[in-house]
Amino acid sequence: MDRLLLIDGHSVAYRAFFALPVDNFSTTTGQHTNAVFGFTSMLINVLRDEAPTHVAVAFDVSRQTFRLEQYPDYKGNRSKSPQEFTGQIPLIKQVLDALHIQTFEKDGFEADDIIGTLATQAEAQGMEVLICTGDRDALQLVTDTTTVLYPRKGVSDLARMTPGAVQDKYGVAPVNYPDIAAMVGETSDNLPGVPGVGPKTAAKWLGQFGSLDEIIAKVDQIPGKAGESMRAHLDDVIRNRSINALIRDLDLPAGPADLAFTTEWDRDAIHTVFDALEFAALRTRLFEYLGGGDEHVEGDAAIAIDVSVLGAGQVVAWLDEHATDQTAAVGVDVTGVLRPVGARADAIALASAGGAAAWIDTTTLDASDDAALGRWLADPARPKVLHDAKGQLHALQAQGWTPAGVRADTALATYLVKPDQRSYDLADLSLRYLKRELVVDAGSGQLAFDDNTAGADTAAQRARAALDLWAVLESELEQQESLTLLRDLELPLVDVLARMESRGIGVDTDHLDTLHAEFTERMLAAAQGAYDAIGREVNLGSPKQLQEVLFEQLEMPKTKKTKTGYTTDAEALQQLFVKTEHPFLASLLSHRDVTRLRQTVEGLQKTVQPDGRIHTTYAQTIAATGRLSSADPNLQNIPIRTESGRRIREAFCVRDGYDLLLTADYSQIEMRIMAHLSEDADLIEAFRSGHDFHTVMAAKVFERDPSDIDGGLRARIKAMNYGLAYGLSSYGLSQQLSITTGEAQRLMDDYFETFGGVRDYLRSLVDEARQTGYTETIMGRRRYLPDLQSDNRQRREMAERMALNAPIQGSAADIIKVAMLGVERALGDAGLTSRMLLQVHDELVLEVTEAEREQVEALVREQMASAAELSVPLDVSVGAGRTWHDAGH
DNA sequence: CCCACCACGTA
DNA sequence: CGTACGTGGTGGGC
Repeated sequence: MDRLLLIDGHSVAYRAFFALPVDNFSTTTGQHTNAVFGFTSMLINVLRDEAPTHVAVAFDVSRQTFRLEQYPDYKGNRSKSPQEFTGQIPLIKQVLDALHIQTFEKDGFEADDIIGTLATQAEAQGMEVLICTGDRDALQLVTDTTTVLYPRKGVSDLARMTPGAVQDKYGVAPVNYPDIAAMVGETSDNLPGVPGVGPKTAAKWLGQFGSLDEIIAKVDQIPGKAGESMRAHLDDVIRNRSINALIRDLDLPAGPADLAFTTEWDRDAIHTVFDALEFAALRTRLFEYLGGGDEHVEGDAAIAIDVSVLGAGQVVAWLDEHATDQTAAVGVDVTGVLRPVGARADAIALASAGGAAAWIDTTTLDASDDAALGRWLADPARPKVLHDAKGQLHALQAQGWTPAGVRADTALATYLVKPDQRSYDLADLSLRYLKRELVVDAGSGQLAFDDNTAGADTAAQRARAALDLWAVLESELEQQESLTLLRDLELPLVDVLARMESRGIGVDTDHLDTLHAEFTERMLAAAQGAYDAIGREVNLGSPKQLQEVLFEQLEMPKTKKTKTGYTTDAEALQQLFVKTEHPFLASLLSHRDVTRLRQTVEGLQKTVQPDGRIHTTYAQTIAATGRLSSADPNLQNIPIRTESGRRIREAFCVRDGYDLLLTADYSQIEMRIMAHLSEDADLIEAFRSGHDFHTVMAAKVFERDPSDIDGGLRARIKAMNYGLAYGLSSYGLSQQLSITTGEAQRLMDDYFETFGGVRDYLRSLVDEARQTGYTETIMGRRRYLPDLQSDNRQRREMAERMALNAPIQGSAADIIKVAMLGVERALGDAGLTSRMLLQVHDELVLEVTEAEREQVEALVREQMASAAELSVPLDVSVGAGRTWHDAGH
């Protein structure tokens, strides 16, 4: 049967424009090509996967359409498309020309109308129709033979919107989609919907009344707030419905039958266009999928992975042939369960530098395979490259292997290049750096019929992508002089973190249960107290309901504004309590506190593993400053400030043959870094004096003897000291100390007059970052801050505070990471059984045996203190006890 | 069912 | 109107 593919050119290109970072897609002449690239990439995929016999692409001509005449605000919220985008549309048309794909556009109408018309004609002629667009209005065209391919995210993931899929997603048949849209509204077209009516309500009404016309006719019968709202906005709905109906009978210069698609292209034209766009990899893909090779294409961009699925007895030979070169790394990808507990490696994919790829099902290994693979994995002289190695290390270890020789982790490498990124997904990075798409599901090919090898192709592609990514990233890292940071710090740390995660920390579950019961009781009492005080029950966890109680029922003075109302945070409630002394507030505050504690306990209870321990997972590529983060559960935010909170720390305890928990933390490490980097003589002296730091600092600022510094003066300087590295403002300082901004400003002035070196240093940090574009820690970790150049004051000032903070927080992170490597190595070298369990930014937690206690304490002190050579000593304080609470100091 | 927002714990 | 995180609840509706 004939299949017509219709593409909404603008819509797809626009998606591509925002999905792909413009920085990574431009030609040597400066022409942006991200939209062209994304469009072409998607086009090739669809041509390959859907094999259409006929193809056309429709474009919008201008914004002037009949819809705009009807509704002057139509798409009125859209800012003018950026020039970087519009300039790419002619290039897309060139690509289409070269491929002999016909394009349509018609004055006064949108691409959607052209598509509606062609789809209608094609259906009448018995053709199957595929519509590729990011515009949901096209959903009204869906039938049993017409499918919309809707980009879900980016340009590589298309949702097939069949009648069933539309029904599932929107609860109505495709023909009724515009009815829903008319009621719900369409923000992207600036068509306001009925407030309070979402897709669910709209679908419900359609089900009840049968059609939009019936809903409108019987609108008076609709009950409730939503019904009222609907009546008030009926005109909008009627207008929306008339605007979102697509035209299906335009007069076009060609019909479906004229759009036959063949691969008999003008190859010279394709080369000319792709040369100009510098699309080497994409050209290769195009010829591979459609033309089957082309002698003019350079080979190195072509990645055809031929995976050998290794059966029993074949592993040894493959490794011998492809993985013995000590200078060429092998890409490795492990699939399975990649967690600290219950890990399992189901399969291992290998990609050799020579281009060979293998896939090994771990359950089919015979004894000699297993041994050979284990030897190869454990051999530090067989270099390996992985992406996000830690979880994979857990899996390999669970199979009894002890992997070594990891030369690079491409997730870590990318993190050092762009630490502000939130995710380092391999598929995204592959597209971005290699211009290569990772096919998620290799549904075709010789492997498809064999279920046991499902995923082999995908895994092999990942292994290869990691290997090839490393080649790109290694030179980037070299350029920014961060190779050492990766090789000597982050990479070795992966192993240490994996060990800490699998060790976990012992938990006294009985104690947790006791706390839970106690907190529950206190929570219920506080809730009752709050209800009694206002004479009714509300949800105390709902800021919205609390606002109603506080500001309407009790008519209390308004607090600071938030986006959606007035804050009910603890600080504001406390202030209200001082003003009103209303008992509701006291109960509410105590309810908040104890609910929070109860939640924390509950969260911990849920994560205790069968071994009676909690195993957190450390993230090494999340915090832009270089810190670690901890999740599932987060053990870096266990309460310590309040007495009740500290009792939760009593639940973390020694078990399983150890006698003590030992904590060791750096005191004032950030201020020490500041002293070192600023070279401020007075600050350095304050640390060398060995007396109470904040008191000495206060004595200097206020020009008094330390013995004349009272608690108030000390507190002021302490707040100053802590706030410095955050870019504290006089306003913020005044808030914290409950003083006027004038007083706060004077305090800051006095402080900086005394510590001029600190002031100069902080200024130079921002100045230098503005010039170079990035900040740097003592170990050369960079953070790029483009917003320092922003025209937007808020963004710029935010970036300035980040520029102040990043080198200081980041250097502290560097130092404790060095210390962790040192502690782990020293414990191992000394053959001790005591071991490191947790890191909490400036603190390490270990479990030790009584016999090793002194030795471990000395060793930890030594390693932590010598982790960096600063102009002031790195002071370490140590405590020990049966629980984390007792070990604190 | 997902997402934004609020609130709050740590360094 | 101070940096860096993760978690859990509510409430609204991409």
